[in-house]
Amino acid sequence: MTDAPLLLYVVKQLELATRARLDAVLKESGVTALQYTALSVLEHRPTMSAADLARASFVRAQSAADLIGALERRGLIERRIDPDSRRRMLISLTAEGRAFLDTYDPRVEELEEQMLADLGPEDRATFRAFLDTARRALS
Amino acid sequence: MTDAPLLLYVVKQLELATRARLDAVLKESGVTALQYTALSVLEHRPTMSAADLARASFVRAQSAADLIGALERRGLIERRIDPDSRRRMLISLTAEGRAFLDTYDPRVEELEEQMLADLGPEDRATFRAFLDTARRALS
DNA sequence: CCTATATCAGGTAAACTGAGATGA
DNA sequence: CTCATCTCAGTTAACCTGATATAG
Repeated sequence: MTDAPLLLYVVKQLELATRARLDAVLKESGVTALQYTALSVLEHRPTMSAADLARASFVRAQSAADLIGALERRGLIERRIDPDSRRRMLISLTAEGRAFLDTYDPRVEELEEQMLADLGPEDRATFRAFLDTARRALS
Repeated sequence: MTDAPLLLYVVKQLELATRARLDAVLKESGVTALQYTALSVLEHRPTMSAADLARASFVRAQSAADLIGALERRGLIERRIDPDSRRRMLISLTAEGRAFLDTYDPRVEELEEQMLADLGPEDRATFRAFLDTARRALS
């Protein structure tokens, strides 16, 4: 009854809080928090397939396809056939997609800063290491 | 390009990983990961209203009502009018709801243990403190 | 009168399952 | 032949907005 809640649950709470804030930042753009995170992934890993994105996000390929379709219709990403394997479609940011990130990345970084306001540089690095360790342990 | 990803994003990744695992554990029961977390909240805070749950979860009252309705139809929770305020409906676990948690809590704790396998007791406490600090900073 | 709570109606994003086509 | 990838179709859970009734 008075036990501390499972860390599983605390993680979920923090994710809910960040998503609510991210939705507020992105609301005017019409891009959802999930779509934005997908764009961010592409910013760091410029060429990946829908299947790669699905694996990175722990969802089915079909779910990832929904997301990619929405971003493609919006003109933020484009797909082309992988020259090395004609069954794969490589996803990349369009100029419009990069411009979108140029606009919103600073606002999202402000949100990140707010989340971490009470933690110093060393704590932040430790926090990141814990999150990575936990994620790897579940893979 | 080679920057470390935002912690916002790493948190989301960890939450996605835990949800995928939790869904797998709960699949046979027909209860979703989100519904399970709501039951867990009730285990620790036995009397709360739909509005309380919505606030704790950073969602609108209507979204919380969807969740509560599903759990009520399943017979895992019940609602009664708050004797102190006739407009509030207090939610509580039924005997069936408690039995459900008795069955699944150990399996979920196994999952928690797997997630934290590489962290010692001190690290776990620090991890929890970081998560709480970040969550509070966003409130 | 104002606010908080609950509820109803309707809409969307985002996951799921299942089935099928195709290239490596 | 098998496996990975992509695609199509349909379903569900879980959010959202907006409007309404009512109790404190």
